[in-house]
Amino acid sequence: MPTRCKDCPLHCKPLFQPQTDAETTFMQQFKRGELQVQAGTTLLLEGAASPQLYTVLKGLGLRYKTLEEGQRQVLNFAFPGDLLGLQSALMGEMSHSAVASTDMVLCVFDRGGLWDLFREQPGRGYDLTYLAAQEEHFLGDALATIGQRDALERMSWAILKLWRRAEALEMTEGDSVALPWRQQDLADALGLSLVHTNKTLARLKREGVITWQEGRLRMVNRARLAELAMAEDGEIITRPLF
Amino acid sequence: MPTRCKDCPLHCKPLFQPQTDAETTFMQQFKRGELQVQAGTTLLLEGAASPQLYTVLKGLGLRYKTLEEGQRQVLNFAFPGDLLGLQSALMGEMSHSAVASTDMVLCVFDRGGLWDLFREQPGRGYDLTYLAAQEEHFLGDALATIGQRDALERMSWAILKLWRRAEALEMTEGDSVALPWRQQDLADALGLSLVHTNKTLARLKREGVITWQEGRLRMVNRARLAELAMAEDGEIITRPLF
DNA sequence: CGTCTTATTGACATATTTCAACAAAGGTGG
DNA sequence: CCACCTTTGTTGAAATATGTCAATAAGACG
Repeated sequence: MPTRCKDCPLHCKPLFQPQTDAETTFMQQFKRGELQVQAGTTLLLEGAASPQLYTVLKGLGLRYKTLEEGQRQVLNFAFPGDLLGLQSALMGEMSHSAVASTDMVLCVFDRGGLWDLFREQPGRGYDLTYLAAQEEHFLGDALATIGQRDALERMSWAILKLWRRAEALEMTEGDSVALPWRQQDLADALGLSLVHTNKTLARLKREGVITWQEGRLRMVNRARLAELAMAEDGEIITRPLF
Repeated sequence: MPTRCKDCPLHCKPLFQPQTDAETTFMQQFKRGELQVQAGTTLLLEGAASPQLYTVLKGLGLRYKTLEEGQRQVLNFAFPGDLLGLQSALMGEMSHSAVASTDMVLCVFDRGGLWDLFREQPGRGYDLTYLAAQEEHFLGDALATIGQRDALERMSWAILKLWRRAEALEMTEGDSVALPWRQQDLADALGLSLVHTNKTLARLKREGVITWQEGRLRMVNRARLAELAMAEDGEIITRPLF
């Protein structure tokens, strides 16, 4: 039996803004069901018109674009609470693909109901715009990092982003967190070769900043990581949960 | 005297979707006035809470982020019809800056009215989300290009994007268009050094693909450029004009 | 026991950056 | 009108970060 929106396990996480009862009720009737998928499943395909809009309920994934010559650019990593498929819902087709990196559970919404949502729940429409703008913000940061910084700085930035995200979702256990991604995923996210990614990661370990073994990232010297990442490491900015 | 929305010179351009009379009327009363600025003027500043939302009416600009060590990443180039300041309106502060590259005229909207807009004109709210999602789409493409491709391909991609944009706004004259940006702007957009940008541009000229002198870009071999850019060069995708 | 995936490491190749110098154009003040 | 300065573009040579190639190791799995 699917999770009811009022029992959603994500609301209580520090990452999300509170929701009114009216909103939760509306989301409940807007929700079509739940989708359970295995690790490795393609959730969305670039160019395809996905009929559905998803919110990640459990598990981790990633979004990527594939270029003509087979290269892959990872755009970002998908965590619980992330919305997938908004572009398709709005523009008719996806500009990127998405894949499950672990087993996942997704809330399914019908894209056809989007128009009603804007009409009947302007606050929810506003929130959708907010989420799109926040994604734009993130991609701008990523672009600046990849366009302007060297491998060690890029890697530190990405790891700090992952860590802070996991922390805001209470997925961390002490100074470590389980993450399913391979070095190849990191390499494709950072615009680096696999070999250079490995060597850069090795350097971060050697210098006592982090460790990352058997799918578990461990924060050894967070201050140093933040310094290398040149990113703020202060309060989490909350966002609406859709 | 400011341009009235129903006389807006942009509606007739092929880039934009038609607007209903009701929408135009609403935008007219939502519009606060017009801002005229000289080339070089900073329109928005990263981190600042701009009280206003702008639409470019005339002229060209660019959006950028500045990193700690003074490096600059150009996120994109602003053309007529582009919305500036949405992030600040939604999230309280800008994640990037914007500057006028030529003299510009901007329509000014009050960010405080945004909430009313979502309530009273759900279609306009939907359009705002669409625009934010489209910007996200663009940044994803840019990230993939900069992360995965070499200098010649990046440059070709950027030039084709600029050309197609100008074309959709009927700014081109035959096979050429006037563009105000310097090689340094291109370099900062593509994540390349100024020197390498210059040499890459020289190569495109030498091979008879384009010329770019005295602020005027000329398309010499568009098919070849599109091939290098590995980007679609078909129909323009229209978007709402805000 | 093979086969696959992932991680690791060294040697070498190369794209891009950095440094440095110069040229052309425009503005400004004497 | 001329000297001077700033901005922008151009070019060559040297330095370096990153990519590519190749080989090995370790674990998972049938």
